[in-house]
Amino acid sequence: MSLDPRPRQRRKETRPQELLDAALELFVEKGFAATRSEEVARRAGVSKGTLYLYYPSKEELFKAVVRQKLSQLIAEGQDMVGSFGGSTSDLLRQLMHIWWERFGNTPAAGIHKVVIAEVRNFPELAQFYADEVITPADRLFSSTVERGIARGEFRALPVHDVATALMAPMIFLALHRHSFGACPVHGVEMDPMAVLNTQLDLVLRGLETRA
Amino acid sequence: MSLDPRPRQRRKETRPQELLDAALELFVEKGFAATRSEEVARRAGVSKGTLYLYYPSKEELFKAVVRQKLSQLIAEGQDMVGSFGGSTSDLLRQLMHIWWERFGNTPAAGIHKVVIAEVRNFPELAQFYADEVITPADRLFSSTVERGIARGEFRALPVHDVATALMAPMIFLALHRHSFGACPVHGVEMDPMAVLNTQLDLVLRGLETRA
Amino acid sequence: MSLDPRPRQRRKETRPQELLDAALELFVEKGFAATRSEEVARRAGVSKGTLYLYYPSKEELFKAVVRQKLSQLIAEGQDMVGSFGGSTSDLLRQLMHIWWERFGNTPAAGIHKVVIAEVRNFPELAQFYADEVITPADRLFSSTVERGIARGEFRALPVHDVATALMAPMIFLALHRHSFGACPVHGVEMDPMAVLNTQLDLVLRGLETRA
Amino acid sequence: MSLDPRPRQRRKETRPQELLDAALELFVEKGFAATRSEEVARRAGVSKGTLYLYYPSKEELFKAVVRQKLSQLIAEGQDMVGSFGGSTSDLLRQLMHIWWERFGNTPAAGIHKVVIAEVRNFPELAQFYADEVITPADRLFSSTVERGIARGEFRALPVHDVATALMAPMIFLALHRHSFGACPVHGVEMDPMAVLNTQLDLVLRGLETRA
DNA sequence: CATGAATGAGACTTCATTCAT
DNA sequence: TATGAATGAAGTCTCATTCAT
Repeated sequence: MSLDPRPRQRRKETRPQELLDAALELFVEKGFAATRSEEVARRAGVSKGTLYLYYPSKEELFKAVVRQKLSQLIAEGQDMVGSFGGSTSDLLRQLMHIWWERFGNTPAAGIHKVVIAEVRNFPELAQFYADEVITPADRLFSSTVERGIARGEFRALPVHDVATALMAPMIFLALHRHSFGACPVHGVEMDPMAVLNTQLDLVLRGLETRA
Repeated sequence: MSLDPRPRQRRKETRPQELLDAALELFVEKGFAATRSEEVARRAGVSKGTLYLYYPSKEELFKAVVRQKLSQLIAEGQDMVGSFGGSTSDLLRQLMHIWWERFGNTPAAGIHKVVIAEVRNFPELAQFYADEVITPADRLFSSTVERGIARGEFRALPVHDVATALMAPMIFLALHRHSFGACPVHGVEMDPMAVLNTQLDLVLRGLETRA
Repeated sequence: MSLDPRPRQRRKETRPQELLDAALELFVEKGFAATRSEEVARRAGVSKGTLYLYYPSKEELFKAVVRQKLSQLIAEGQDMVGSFGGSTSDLLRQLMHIWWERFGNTPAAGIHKVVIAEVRNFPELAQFYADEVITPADRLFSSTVERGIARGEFRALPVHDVATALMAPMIFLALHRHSFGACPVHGVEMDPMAVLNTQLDLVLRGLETRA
Repeated sequence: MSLDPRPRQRRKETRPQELLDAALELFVEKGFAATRSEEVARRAGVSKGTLYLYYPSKEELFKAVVRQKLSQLIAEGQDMVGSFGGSTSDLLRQLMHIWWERFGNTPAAGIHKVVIAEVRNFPELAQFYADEVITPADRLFSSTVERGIARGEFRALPVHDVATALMAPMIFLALHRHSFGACPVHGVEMDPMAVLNTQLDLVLRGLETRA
């Protein structure tokens, strides 16, 4: 009965990556609930059943995407902070550029949009994402601010609040990029790097201990 | 047999308001797609059919919520800016407090979360929301920054980027409040007013023309 | 878009009965797992969605069938035993005839087949059916045997074992009727009433205290 | 690299047996439709593909199980009846004990449960099982009853009905063992041998020609 | 002979919307 | 106006069977 014309390809090695890539794209595009597992499969070039061979549920697929696309990235950032030699202002500037290049400007950032929108409907994902992404990211920026204070470069302000204020615009821009930025809408254009530079200049001026 | 103490006549007039309130709550809680029209109706104390008597589709209901809950608010902010007498730093501080009290800290802010998450699935809502909310909000902050520059209080920086940098943390916090803030998740607590004050202090220090 | 030609019938009162009847037929015919909820609906003349309006899941539908078709029947049998005036041998004969007419020879008996076959796959149904049907049926026959012994009509044998021996052929025949009896198979015909009469004669002869 | 101590050659010959054993267990446990072919394979220690190498479909696998586990058994019973020397009452008692030990109390009896439950969904199996199991089993008991009548030990009752009445409780108990008996359910315990002895005593008393 | 990756029909259940009353 | 019964498209996940290796 099966007239399937194309040869079934057997590629256990590369399948997970292809599925993860397709899933990322679609989750970002449609959101978690609105992404149909069949479409993930089709976009990865396999059948519905194959997807479930690798990931037992849509929720697990999502977690796998988070792990591969986000967790890793943050760990790398943390490494950079540990080994950086220059001033903390420069470190923050560099952190921000890298962040934008490797995260804000890639599909990965769209995941955050999805999580923000749908955690309340999928409580299990909430703690997972908090542990896997939010807490580590927080630590990354907090430890950087602490470094600045410890080295006498920054004023002694509440570390966590400053860290949040630093991250906020980056996340805001990433969200924007994956919502309105992806729609053909007039009047909402913005230049992310310009905004980020402007805001970092402002904040650094505010942070630095005056001569 | 009718034990309902509320006179029937009075009800009719308040129906739309009750429906809008219920819809706002639920859209914020669940998102647009995940909100079931039946639950909106039930929470407003009417039947499913009645909801459709007032709003011909879920999408129209959503637009009505936006119009009533957001557009108005921004207009009021614009009025305040026009009539404010003090320094622009004080104006921004006041703007921020009011914004948090009347928007960031109310369900209304949750709507933004919903829009960010689902615009791409409901393209018609994109332009509507951009025109109705984003552009006016932008104008509100841009004009305030311009005022500061015009009065010599602020340095002459790119107005629009500064405005975005000012709004970003507020929006970030509002989104957070309606996503992780509403989940029983550990490790992601933050004090919005402290963050906002910290960030505004930093930015104002960076904005002000040095003596 | 809906071209539905037939007028939607609104019959909240009679729907549950129609659904229960259709469900009984199909469960008996196909078994629990193999019965598709859509077919239950179709056979009751409604759409798939309507079924779920009345019963929230296939499992609940099944329980409702059991309650309506079995539990009631056993209760009526119990009443009869309580008010019967004649000899216990006659009571058993009557019980058996009624049982066959009102249960063994009706679709209701097929339910037992289904339960026997599928309890192990649906553990929740096991206790439900044990409490709702098996235990009461046991009580019905045990109390009758006890009556015979108490009145000196029967020898003092282990009550519960005798009760089981009495029920066994009835149940066996009912199962047979709904499995092979419903298939066009040669060589397995049997006349239930003849078997039951033969077996009851044998057992009563064995039970009775010899003159 | 191969740590498998079993020589490969030996395996090949025992494969079918291992598959049949695994299939029996699972069919009894889950039923025919609910048994997944992959699990049969896994329990037999081979891959899914290998199963299909030996049996072209689940249905053929099932038939093979019936042939090996049931047909043989009945043939042996028939032999015993032919060569038995004592009274027919003793023969029946012995038959019953052997039946319970070698069939009722083994997984094989569970097959009958499966067939009863699912014949209607797999019509081809109906005639197969009738020819292979039901008719021979019937003959086994009928011929025994005939022997008793021919030797003047039993009253001249309808042979086939008596045979059915004799088998019924055994089958009933076997079914029970593999359904409720396998579930952790309260209130449905019974002692099979006690029931069988009780019923056989009753029936033999009824069968025997009074002195 | 043996493997296990791949397929896709099919099952249960949800929910926006309609419409008879 | 108001109700809520009814519809049916759509979505997640399962599993018998096939086939490239």
